[in-house]
Amino acid sequence: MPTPHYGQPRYRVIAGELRARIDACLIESGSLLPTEGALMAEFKASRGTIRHALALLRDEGLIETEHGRGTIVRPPQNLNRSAASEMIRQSQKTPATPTVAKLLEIKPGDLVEEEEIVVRQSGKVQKVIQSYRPAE
Amino acid sequence: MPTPHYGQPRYRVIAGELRARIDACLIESGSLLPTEGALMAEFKASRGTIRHALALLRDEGLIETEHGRGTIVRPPQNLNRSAASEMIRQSQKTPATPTVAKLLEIKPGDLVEEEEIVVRQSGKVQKVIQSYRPAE
DNA sequence: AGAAATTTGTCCGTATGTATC
DNA sequence: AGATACATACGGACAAATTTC
Repeated sequence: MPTPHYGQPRYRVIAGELRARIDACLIESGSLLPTEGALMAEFKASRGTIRHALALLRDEGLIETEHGRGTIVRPPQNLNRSAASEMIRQSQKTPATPTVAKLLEIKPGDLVEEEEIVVRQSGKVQKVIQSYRPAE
Repeated sequence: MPTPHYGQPRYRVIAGELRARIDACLIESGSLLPTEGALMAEFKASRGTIRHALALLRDEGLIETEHGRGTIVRPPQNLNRSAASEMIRQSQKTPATPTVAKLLEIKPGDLVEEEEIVVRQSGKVQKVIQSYRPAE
């Protein structure tokens, strides 16, 4: 079988599925997640892919892994699970709007470096952030 | 050869070496890092190990990778050392631009809550940040 | 414009090391 | 000591984005 990764890569899909289970409290916090071997069997994925998925959740602070013991679901901790929201960032050069140009003390239409961040939470766009700096 | 990882694992050693080069400005910021292939040859490590090392630096915000292009050294972050930066913030309701409307899945012109932050440093405007949320 | 080469991204299988039970 | 589970490392294959010719 080839390796077509249409849409989302598998490790992200798997992470999403596990995240959903944790959010839905199908896995009690503090208890152990299925072992990597079990997840390999369930998702029919290689160990590397499973570990990649777990790494995402670990970076989000959702889980914690202990060598030789297993992976546990971290207690909710803080309500502002900032990392649990997904941010998509992109930057590009774009002409300055009049408002931005005035603030940056340049001419409208001059190129500026724009950074755009889209914040999603449970699939829904919560916020759009656009920042502008003078281009080099 | 077996896979003994005495002391530090190799991916961390490699990351350390690259970090040192970046800190010492042996690699100009903005320029491309050696390709993964080149690093494999230099450190005689597999691609996975090299990528593991790069992932560490990426998480530290030291480097940035672009699909098909390569990995660049990020310009030194804002050391938020200079307390001399001043931020002026204001918020208001304003009609959504087409771009923002599309992202928020509303109609262009619909009112959104805008927050604007102007960052000044030694009197000069460095950055303009505009963020948009759906209005209540 | 289009084809080829380059470079990073994803995925798999296997083997071995190390920590915990 | 043995079994279990995570950690590190290798190698190969194909996909996708970018650059080069």
